[in-house]
Amino acid sequence: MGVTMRDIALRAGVSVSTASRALNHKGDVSPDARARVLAAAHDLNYAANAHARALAGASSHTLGLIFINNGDSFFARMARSVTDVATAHNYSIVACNTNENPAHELQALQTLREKRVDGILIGSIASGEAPIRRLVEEGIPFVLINRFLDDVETDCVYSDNRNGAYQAISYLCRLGHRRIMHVTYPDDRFAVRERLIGYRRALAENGIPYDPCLLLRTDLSLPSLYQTTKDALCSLDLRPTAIFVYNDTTSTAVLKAVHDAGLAVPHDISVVGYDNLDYSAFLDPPLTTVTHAADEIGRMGAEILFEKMQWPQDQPWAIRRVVLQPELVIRQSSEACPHNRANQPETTIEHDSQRHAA
Amino acid sequence: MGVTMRDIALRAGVSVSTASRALNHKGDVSPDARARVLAAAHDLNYAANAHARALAGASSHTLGLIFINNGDSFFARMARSVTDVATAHNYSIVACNTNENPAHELQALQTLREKRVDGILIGSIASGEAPIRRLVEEGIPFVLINRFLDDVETDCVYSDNRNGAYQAISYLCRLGHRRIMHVTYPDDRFAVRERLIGYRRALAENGIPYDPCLLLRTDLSLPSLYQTTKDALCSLDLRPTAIFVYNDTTSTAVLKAVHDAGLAVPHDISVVGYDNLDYSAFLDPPLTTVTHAADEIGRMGAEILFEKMQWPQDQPWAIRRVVLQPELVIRQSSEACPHNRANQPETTIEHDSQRHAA
DNA sequence: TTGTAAGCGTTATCAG
DNA sequence: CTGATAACGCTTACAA
Repeated sequence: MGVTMRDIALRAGVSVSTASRALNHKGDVSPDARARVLAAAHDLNYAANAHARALAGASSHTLGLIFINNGDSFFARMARSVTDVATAHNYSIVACNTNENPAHELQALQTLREKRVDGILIGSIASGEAPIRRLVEEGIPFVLINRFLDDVETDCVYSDNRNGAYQAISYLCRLGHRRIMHVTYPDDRFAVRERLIGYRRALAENGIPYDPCLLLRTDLSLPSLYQTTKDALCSLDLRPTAIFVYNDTTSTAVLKAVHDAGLAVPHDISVVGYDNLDYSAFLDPPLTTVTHAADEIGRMGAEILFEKMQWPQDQPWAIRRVVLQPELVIRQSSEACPHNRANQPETTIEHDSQRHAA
Repeated sequence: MGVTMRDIALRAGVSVSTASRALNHKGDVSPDARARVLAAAHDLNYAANAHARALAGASSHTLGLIFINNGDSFFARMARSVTDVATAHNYSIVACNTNENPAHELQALQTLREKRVDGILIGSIASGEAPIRRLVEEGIPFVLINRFLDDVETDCVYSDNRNGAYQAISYLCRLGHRRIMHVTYPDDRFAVRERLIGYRRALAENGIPYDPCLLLRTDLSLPSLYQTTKDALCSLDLRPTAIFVYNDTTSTAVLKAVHDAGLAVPHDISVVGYDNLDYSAFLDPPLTTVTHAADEIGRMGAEILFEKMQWPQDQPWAIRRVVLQPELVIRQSSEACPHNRANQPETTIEHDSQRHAA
């Protein structure tokens, strides 16, 4: 069952090869024959068998996409821009999810090899460098998105999480804050590690010793993050005057935790998030945060991958390493440290409340 | 290039058919031969060619997934649960995005036909019923997720948006509200139409005439939604006492609009959202909203699809139509209508602030 | 410009 | 239990 090229060749009164040429706009086919073939294909509601096509030598016209969590809104936005670029190139996407599980990741890689995808966008590295190196050996084009590897020279597109965190903390230091809490997740997340590095570097540069008590690790649910933060605020003998939160979503819980601990943002405690989500400008107070473009990462990753796939085999390909710089967006959730307010006039700080509400 | 089954058969000293049987755990193969084949496959880092496999008669082990916007967080969560179910069945997902564009949708459908996917999960109907009917004719199993068609009997899993809106509005009416604004999007979104139906039905049942002035349509960006809402609140001669917003994300902008119009939530205006996102319980004030499970829709849709795909051809398949009922989650963003506060003691209303902050 | 024929890498049927 | 051998539906030399 299923209509094949034979059927349409028969109906059009031509051979299979002519039909193939006509359908693929390849080679010379008389306008007349082409018209008959196209008509037949249309009449029969023909859908070329992609498997046969790929097997016979054509490319699979498919990209693999591997994410640690395609349900996450940041990854979803990357997925979307990747999909858009792929669609524009007439490619389709095989989407895999690893849940940061090394076994799933290896399985995904194997599936994509079996499907003979033309290239892979990798947004998950749970099993270390080995699988990546194998990809290089096998000559399967790929681009790392939203992450990079220190010890493997690969194409990658990512946002500089270290610098984003660094900017946030430096800004808080300029406001006079010295006790800056960091509310974040366990270390197995790539971005968690990176932002922590930026956090510590900025502290160091400002002569602030790193205090492990101010590093709050929680699991990935808002309720427990809320509770952990509130408990910490109530129990610490030396309260922080600022909190740098892993991202904007979790900042909502932190804002409420501060509030419910009887403190005011930003008067008692400044809060800075990360991601600059759509709604962050509309929180109460509007959230100071770090902006970095998920769409850009996805789009550029996909575009570089296509470039690489189309690169002539005999030409040397120069590794592309794109680092997008995040930007601090200052809103009303942060202000000068209460202890220094006299020394540090608020007017030195540019506010940006209307940037997204205009 | 690429190691084939021939290579591993050669290395294992067996025929290709024996190799195939060993690799697929099909038919009887001597333990000895199987071991040699498996070892060879491992040594050579073999990846079976999925295209050859599909062409030779095996299924493609692939599902199609069509969404209007895979960057949207609600769809992303559906995608995730779909992916998880598929992975558990050892299936992979070809993800398509239509942007509600009929042409893209038809293209996606065609691509999936060409790829000979075993089934399709459809979360986009922009081109009407015709393509769906064709799918039925062609015998390609599919399940509609997050939507349904009135005039075609198809399997589908969706959340009852009408009822969700109905519950929200009925609740507001019980609180004495009679001027209830609905802030929403243009009508081309399926869920927009459905929720509007529920809104109007609840008004009608409570003897409240539908007032077009209270229906606010905006585009999909938060800043313009914010502005539109604020302008409306400032210009309407008869202000609403409650606002039912299309979803929680947009509710953030509405909360700020109310606030910036010099009004208080819920004292002057009650606000009710839709979706019950993670952070909705942490907004200020915590948002009354309607909860409906994206994960459930995705999971059940995928499971029904697998059931259908495995259904014996000769047995009749009874259409499955799963309607998930949303639930109202009452928090602090809503309270009795200011005009009736004397008649309607607040104590009759159950609050649920801790439900997600516990 | 067109047709013939040889693969592509599997699976499946059928003898041995 | 094993091995030829014929599909599967298409692309692509090559020949006409």
